[in-house]
Amino acid sequence: MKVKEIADAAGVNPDTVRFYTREKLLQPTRNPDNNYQQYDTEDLRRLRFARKARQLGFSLPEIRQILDQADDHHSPCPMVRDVFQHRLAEVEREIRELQQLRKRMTAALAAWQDMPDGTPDGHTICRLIEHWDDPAPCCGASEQNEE
Amino acid sequence: MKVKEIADAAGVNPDTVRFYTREKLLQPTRNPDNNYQQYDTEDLRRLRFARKARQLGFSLPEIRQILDQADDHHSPCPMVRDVFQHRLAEVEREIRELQQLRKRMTAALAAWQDMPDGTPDGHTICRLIEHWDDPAPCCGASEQNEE
DNA sequence: TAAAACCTGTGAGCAACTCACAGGTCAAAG
DNA sequence: CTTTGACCTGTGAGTTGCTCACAGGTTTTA
Repeated sequence: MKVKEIADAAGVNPDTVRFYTREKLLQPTRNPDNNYQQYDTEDLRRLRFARKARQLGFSLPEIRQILDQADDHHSPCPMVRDVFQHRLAEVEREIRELQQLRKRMTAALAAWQDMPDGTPDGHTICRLIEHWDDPAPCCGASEQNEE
Repeated sequence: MKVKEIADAAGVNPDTVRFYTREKLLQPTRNPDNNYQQYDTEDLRRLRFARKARQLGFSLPEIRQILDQADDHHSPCPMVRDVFQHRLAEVEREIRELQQLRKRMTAALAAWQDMPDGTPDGHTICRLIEHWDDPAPCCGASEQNEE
């Protein structure tokens, strides 16, 4: 298979295939006639696997690790379970953060209902934002930035 | 004020101040003696404003736009409200997506409970992932990538 | 035979910072 | 008075996972 063929077969952008190849997730051979990349069904399997794993939240380094383990005939599954647990926890953290944000946003929006649109006067820029109460980080461990 | 002073006053990294200055969100003058940046209370106000706006989900280009409007003595508030609505909708979309993802992940995790750890056999890499059911995009408008 | 569609590698762009580097400046301590 | 240490300067690179642009080579189609 050539780049576009495998890309179409997996439903991804050809540039993604090239990128994954650069990143050593795929290891095509070469057509000696024209130097084109040649992908086989194993590559297609890896590509599809990688895409599924991405949808599940695995990073490319993690995917490469899994693929390498599989190449060495070790079962990657225990590692998959492990990384997966971590990802799940992180997703849940992200959800909580976004819900916090939404809460702050809707509260701000409600507060803005009955605030007039002021013209900046040298003291304030837009009081909608300036007079908005800080989220007041209740239990964060960090000081000035999170994550 | 010098960089570190205004940074401390706003609770941000000095590099962030330098970055915002590069990005023209802040326009300090120069101390002719030593070529140091000199920030005044107006810059501090802008910096604090920018940070609050960031917490509310505004992007830097949006913030710059707001600040520019304020500089021109137009009330940026209507624009703020408008952009804000869009951001809120997007945050809610992100939350929904992440919740979907979490659902899929917990389902996958449960399904994996009683699947054996297979050693890759040339046909599968890790059936935990390969045999995981696709998210089945129900109502998406895009084809192969979202957003 | 010429245009269209594909291939090649490399480098840049996205967002919003953060960090590293190399060298200049300044305040307090010795 | 000098030395140390903390600060300042600008610029460039790194983060993540692609995506796009470019310039040139190849293959297929009309």
